Amino acid sequence: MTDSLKLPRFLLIKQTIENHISSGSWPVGTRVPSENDLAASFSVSRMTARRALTELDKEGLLTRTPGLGSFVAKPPAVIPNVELPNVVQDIQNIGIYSCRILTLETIQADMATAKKMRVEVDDELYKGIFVHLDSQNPVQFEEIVVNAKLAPAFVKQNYNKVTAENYLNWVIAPSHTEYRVSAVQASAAQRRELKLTHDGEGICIKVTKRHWVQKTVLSISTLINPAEKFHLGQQIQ
Amino acid sequence: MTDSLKLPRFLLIKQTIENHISSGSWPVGTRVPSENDLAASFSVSRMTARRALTELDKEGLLTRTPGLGSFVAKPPAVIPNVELPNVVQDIQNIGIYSCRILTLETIQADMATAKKMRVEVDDELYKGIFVHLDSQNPVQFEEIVVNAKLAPAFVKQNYNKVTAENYLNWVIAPSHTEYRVSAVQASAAQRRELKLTHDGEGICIKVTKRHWVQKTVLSISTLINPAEKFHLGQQIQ
DNA sequence: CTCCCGTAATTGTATATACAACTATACATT
DNA sequence: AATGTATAGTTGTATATACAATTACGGGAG
Repeated sequence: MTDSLKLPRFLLIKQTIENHISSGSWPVGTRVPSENDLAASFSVSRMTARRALTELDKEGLLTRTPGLGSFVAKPPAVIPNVELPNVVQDIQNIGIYSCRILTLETIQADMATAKKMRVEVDDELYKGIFVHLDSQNPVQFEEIVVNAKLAPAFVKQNYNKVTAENYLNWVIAPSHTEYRVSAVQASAAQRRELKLTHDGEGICIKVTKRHWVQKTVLSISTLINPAEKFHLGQQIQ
Repeated sequence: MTDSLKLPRFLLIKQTIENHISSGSWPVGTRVPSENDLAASFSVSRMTARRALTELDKEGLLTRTPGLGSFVAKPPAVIPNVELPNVVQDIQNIGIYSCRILTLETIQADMATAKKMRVEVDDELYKGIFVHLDSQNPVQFEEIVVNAKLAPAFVKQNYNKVTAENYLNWVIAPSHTEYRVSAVQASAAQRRELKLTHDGEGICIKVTKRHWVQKTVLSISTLINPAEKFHLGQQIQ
């Protein structure tokens, strides 16, 4: 016997339709049987057939319009997007992580920073500068500015095992994050800290993130990654 | 009067719950009223209250377990991913696009290329090198290698308005694409073509894509973008 | 021929009901 | 004290029904 005895009927209907679509026998634009048709052919009530169709609609496989019927939907265009790697987490998984704290202090917002952080000038902020190392080799330079009101305990935290950014994600989950990825030449200080001594080295990928909590800015962090050791997406070989 | 007369009741219930969640008055883990509770307090049938809860469940705002109840769900970890901009399309939308063809020829696969393209050595490939311009200003350097068997008409195409990549997307929709984003120093030829004459210029973001059609490689394209004009994600200001 | 209207078909909203499956708790038995 | 049982509450599945809103189509009036 099949497992049809335990399989809910609306799921059986869904799978039947999904199979017709994925096999190509119902190409895009095909009209699928109406709720009443399905109810009759599967010997279920209209509400059960309806559930199969509405769920397939919400999943994007069908488009339903009153008076017309249900139709196989055009699959969405593939949006090429790339995941941002979490360098520190990668090290903690497969390497030996440590962290050098260059700066961890309270500052007052200057005009440019106040604007980006959406606070008033002279408002209290925390500033941290870190170098993340894998087996004593520096791999990432991090600079972070935090809204002091939202994370009062920020400067008292121990950052040997937890990143500043991860600490904030734990304490205050950001509701939204903006990203910007660009390429820059490392500054003198960054070159020194990242040990980019050779000529020709120094090209870095800069990742800037602004974390929001509702309508206020929690933090802005800037990550500087030497291009030799850092990339987005898979290796192509 | 409000618009409550036209607003479906299940939507009213949904919005009420959403407001409790987004305002913070029902934090993560809070148990929300049961189907019967909602049915009673909103004077609707259980099925209507149920619809509100099940939809919020599928949208990820609630977690429902039989016998226990419905609870405010933990918001999903934000997956930091960035869209790859389509430079040519952006120019065509808001600028004046043109294209210089540096190379457009048939070649035979050498060992390294054959490996990446998943073809045999000496198999026929097409190679194209383009410079994309906005108002005569070069903004992107493109190099593409195409499997000749899959796109025999590739070299005969006119690439003044359509990118090589877009042409391939039209003729043969790739089923899967791999990406890699890194930062490099432009080569001498690239500096010349992109008019990166000043000292200090020359840092570029390199985007490599490999398009697959089922189990065969359709093309590998490499885009070189001057960092000054190119970034991923939004501007943060 | 054109416009208007009725009708059938389809999806959307809503109710009332029934039973199944699962969970935690309280209570009774051993 | 540990175990088993009954029960109430919750979500999951399913049915039968009613009416509303939208669409296409056909037929009749002008």
